[in-house]
Amino acid sequence: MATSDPVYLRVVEDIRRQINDGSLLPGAPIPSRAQLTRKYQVGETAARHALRVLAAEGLIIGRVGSGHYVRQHPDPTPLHRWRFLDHPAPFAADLQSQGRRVTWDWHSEPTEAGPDLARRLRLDPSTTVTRTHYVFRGEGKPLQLATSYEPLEFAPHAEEERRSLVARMYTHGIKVTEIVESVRTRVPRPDEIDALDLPAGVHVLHVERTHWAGDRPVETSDIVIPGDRFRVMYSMPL
Amino acid sequence: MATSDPVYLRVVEDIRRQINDGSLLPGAPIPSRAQLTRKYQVGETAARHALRVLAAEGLIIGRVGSGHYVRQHPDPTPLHRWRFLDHPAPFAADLQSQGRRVTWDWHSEPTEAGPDLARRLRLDPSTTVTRTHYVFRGEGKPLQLATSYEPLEFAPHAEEERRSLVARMYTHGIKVTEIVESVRTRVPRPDEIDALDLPAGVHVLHVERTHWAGDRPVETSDIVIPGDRFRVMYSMPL
DNA sequence: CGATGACCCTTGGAGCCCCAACTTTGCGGC
DNA sequence: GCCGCAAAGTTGGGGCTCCAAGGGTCATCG
Repeated sequence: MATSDPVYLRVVEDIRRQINDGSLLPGAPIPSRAQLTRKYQVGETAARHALRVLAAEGLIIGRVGSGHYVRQHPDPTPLHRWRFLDHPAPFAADLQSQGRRVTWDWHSEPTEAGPDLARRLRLDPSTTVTRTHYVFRGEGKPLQLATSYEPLEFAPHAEEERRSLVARMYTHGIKVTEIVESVRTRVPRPDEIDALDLPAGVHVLHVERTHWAGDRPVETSDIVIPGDRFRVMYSMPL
Repeated sequence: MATSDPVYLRVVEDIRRQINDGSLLPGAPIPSRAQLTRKYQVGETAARHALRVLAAEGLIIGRVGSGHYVRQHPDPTPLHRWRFLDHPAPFAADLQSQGRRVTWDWHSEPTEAGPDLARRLRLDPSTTVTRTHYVFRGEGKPLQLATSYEPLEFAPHAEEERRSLVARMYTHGIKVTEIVESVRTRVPRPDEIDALDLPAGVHVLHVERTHWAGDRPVETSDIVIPGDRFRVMYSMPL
């Protein structure tokens, strides 16, 4: 609005508006850096920064050598967007930085991928994958239950030090490019009631997360968080 | 790890590690751009970009004229961080861009701030505020129920076109600097069951969101989302 | 007709610079 | 001992440039 605020914001707001009101449909190309500098009469830095901001918001995606395109979301009802840091260390790190201790149990086992898992990991059903259970505890009470599935070839060795999924994939020459998460609340299963020590009537937040390397899924996990116990809090710097 | 990947990532990862393992406690200063270039032997651009990435992740916060500092989260259990776009248009825009129609009802009324609201908006109890109800409908079924509270002086006029909160505040000379959200799941209240047409036994996701302008809250809202109906989906570009 | 390669464009990393606005610090004077 | 002011340091906006890696297109050659 005001002519005083950053010029890159003018570009961001104009493109965002076009995406929001449907002038730019999913898949449509965004003008390149060079074109933006001409169109909006701004420097290359401002044009570049505008594209970076829009990409960080998840509205557009950049493809090297090709251009930026309006992003299409895989699900019909994306309500809002969020962000986990890493898997699973950061959760613990968050708490630790506040002087609280967090511990976790985990164990791996080979298992057969059912039809649902096969769909999520794009495998044939009855292929063997590795299932790893994690239980996070903060001062005794379980806070989070996670079950991770990976194709056998990527599974962590028993002796291997605990390393993040992204770091482990890296040693296989695989670069994780995207994380897709889908969230819903639901009634807990009996084993979850047991593992999380849930009182009667409490629902859970269920996150289904998949790590992608290009167009290939390399890990998928179910994260279950008790509805009564957690309290997500996020301050977003504007 | 590998010496081939971007140098700014070396800086990001090293600082992130220090924050995660507690070497850098909340409030601790991060080296300045000039110091980072010397310490990591990188250019100014890389140092600057590293700080921007860490700030975007919410791990650090920059204060003009002073420096960057490790951010402390207001709540003891931040499980993950997320991000809404705007209020409330983007949700509708997301759906519209996929060719689905979304409508909303809304109405405003003056009301007295109870003790809870007074705490959230930092007002005296019994001050009058404006309460605005929003109901979002996607193809008939209600998808989201929001109740927003603002001090009277900021309330939108009846004639005023629908504009985002951030834009409205701007005309009052107020710049929204931060959005704080706290989320939990809970049993719906009777009026919510009614408004959202909830089947028996379905829980809701309750988001308490506050817009801040500096150290002053300018709006607070309760957003209620049916646990069975929604499906958050977010792909995070890495 | 089909394959191959050259050429142009685009992204993303990286470097360096200038400047306004703001904070912090320390010095000098009262 | 305290106040005020100037100098130094810091962020954040903006500009310009170079380059590697990769996508697209089109013409040329077999």
